Amino acid sequence: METALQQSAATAGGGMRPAGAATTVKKARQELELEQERELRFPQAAAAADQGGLDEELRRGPWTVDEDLTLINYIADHGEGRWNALARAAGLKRTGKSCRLRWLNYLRPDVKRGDFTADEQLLILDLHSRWGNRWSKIAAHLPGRTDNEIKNYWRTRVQKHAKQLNCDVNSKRFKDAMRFLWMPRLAERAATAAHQPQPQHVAAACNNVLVAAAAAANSSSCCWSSPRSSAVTTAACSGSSSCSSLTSESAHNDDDGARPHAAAVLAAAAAATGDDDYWGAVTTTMQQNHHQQQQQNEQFDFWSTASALQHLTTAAADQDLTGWVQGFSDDGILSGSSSDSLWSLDDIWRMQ
DNA sequence: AACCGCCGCAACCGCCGCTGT
DNA sequence: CACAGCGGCGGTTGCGGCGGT
Repeated sequence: METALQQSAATAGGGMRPAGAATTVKKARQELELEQERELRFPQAAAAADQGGLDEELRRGPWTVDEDLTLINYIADHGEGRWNALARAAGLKRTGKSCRLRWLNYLRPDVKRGDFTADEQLLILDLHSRWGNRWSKIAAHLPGRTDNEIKNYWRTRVQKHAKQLNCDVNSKRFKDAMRFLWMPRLAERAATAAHQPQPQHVAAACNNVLVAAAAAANSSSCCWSSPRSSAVTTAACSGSSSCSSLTSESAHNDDDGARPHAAAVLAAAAAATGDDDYWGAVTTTMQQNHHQQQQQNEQFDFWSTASALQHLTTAAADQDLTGWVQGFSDDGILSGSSSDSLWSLDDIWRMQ
């Protein structure tokens, strides 16, 4: 096994080798230590794993370090693709699918591990509200994150919150809860965490969150519609760069016709350009608006607006949530003081 | 310390669409 | 055009770790 590592390390220096292979070798070396520890602790399991090489049966279940190294070395030398052929050529007793999955979700050098940041969570929530369970599409906008990881995040964290609120994750009520409470708070959390200029895609997502929250608050279909919602929208539109590009056409589309509909502009942009180009459209819109803002010598402070809107949306939402959360036990909601806990004690008291 | 239940994650499964023959 | 093989995607499952009792 060490031979494989040495070979891998030796070839890392030159030749046609995918970028980041050296990092992968380092990771594999760390895993080797873990594997050796496992072998000491579970000698029978290790022996069973070795048995896999004796027959021609396809192996299943957890990957061993040997298999990982084999796959890493092979891909380092020959590149990805043709997974079934790759599995055979590399001598792996695995299906091509299994190899592909192992590489993409775990062994790939640029795979980012660890908790999702507030930025990433915000992006996931926003993109999921737009695309649904299109995990791979969502993952494409989170560098280093895999569709599997995002899917797991959604199924564990997000659905857990839905369960806490005693509603279905696909219900309008929970979606509104995300828009009004969770996402603005994530935006605020991201702002305080970073406190610096955000990457464009994150800024676009945050902006979108706030505009959508305002639009939802202003919509008659929103289950939390409230007298304060117009104030929310006003706040969003006065602060949001997207709103400055509102067209008369989108205004006509509004039910009340009194105020341009920010979300409609984004939706129109998405519809006009095709869904895949949504972010391009949003980015372009933001760039244009930023330019306009500069011309007007008005420096738009997105993050302070985010914070201000968060208070407004929370207040608007809280007003109409009376009764909804009644019956929640403190155990269910408040036990988790983890970073991803949704509802504060304050929320509960105000909502009662 | 032992047991139990829950949670998170890695891996598998089945389906679907694409491509080559 | 039909078929087979393959890759990609979303849903599901099983296992290990961890916290509570």
